[in-house]
Amino acid sequence: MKVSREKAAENRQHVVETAAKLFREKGFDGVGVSSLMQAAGMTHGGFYKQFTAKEELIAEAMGAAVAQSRARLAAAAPDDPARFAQIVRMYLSPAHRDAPGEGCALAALAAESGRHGAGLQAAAEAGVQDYLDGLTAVLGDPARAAAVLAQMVGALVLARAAGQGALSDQILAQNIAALLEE
Amino acid sequence: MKVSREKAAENRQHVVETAAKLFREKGFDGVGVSSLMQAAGMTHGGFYKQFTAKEELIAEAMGAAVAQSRARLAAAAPDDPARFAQIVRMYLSPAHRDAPGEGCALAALAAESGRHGAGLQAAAEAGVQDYLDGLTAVLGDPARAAAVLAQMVGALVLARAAGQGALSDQILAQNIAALLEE
DNA sequence: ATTATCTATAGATCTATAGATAATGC
DNA sequence: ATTATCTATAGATCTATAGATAATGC
Repeated sequence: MKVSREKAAENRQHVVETAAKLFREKGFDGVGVSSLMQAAGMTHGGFYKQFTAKEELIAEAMGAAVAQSRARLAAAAPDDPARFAQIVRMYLSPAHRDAPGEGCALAALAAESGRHGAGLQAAAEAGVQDYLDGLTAVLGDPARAAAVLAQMVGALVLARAAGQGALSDQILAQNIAALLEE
Repeated sequence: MKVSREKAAENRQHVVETAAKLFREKGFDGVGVSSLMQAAGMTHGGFYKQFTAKEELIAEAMGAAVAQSRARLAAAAPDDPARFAQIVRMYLSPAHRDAPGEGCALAALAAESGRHGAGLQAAAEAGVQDYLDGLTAVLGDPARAAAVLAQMVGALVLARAAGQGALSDQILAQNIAALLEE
């Protein structure tokens, strides 16, 4: 049942990416090691050969979720002169609201990041800084980036909390309008 | 060991308020029925005479946390002509960031509200509407209230995710400035 | 007689470990 | 020989229930 060193590293990465998705959907405490490994196609005993503890995976999965969701935003409309508007419309779309597993790691997990170990806290802080750097590159103003990121993350969190009906749609639309009229 | 009907209702309310605090600090999945009842000064067996299941408490505690944190904001500087500025400074203060158990229910719990039952979902949606109504009364403009609430909640979530150091303080300060300069 | 609370426990689930298995890599 | 994975299980914790206890409220 042993696999090559290369395949083992691949398997480990697959566990991290599976966790990055499931944690965003169900929270860090909502996914057990056993069901996670089953979702990744392995038995849960093997987990502890790859990670010292669940906390280690939590920190790594947070980093992977940030990297993946930031890369998706960074790939949006790279040469469009109205790039910022495209980013805002994508971020505050009903599609993003309804697919947290593939979406922004900050909106899904930032509120939980103070409730676990130092590794997660560090990954979350680095993730916030990464998002701020990315937005500053688009907007040219770090202070404006901090305000815009806060509004985008907050609007998505509120829209998810408001369900998927009229109130939720309205929160998305009002925030898109406010962000683009300035 | 029995108590009066009145005292029993008081005990039940005390459990809800203890939960409203602990859930904001540790998340819905971070507090067990046993440790919760111990924190409330009772044994965990008694819980199921007061609630049909943990899910029922979760929904009620979310409602209580919203009511409490909204009331605290509503009591701020009621007759001050610069009332909005006072609210923003209080909401985005390091003190609020560092005391989630007594703070805004949306910043602490909204991101988790889609991960539990229909009762929590309904309480979260009502909580968002309550906050929007309260801010609309201050600002006079519902669309502006939606944008301002999103920015306030997002800034607090990001500041908590960024730890309690310079980056976190900067996020708070930059968002206060952006909210008050408009 | 009713019922709020407590003690004790059932049954499920969670994190983590021990030891067996079998293929890789020197 | 090393090691990636699997099977099996230990020990802790979690939600929920059953039955006993004792004070309330008719």
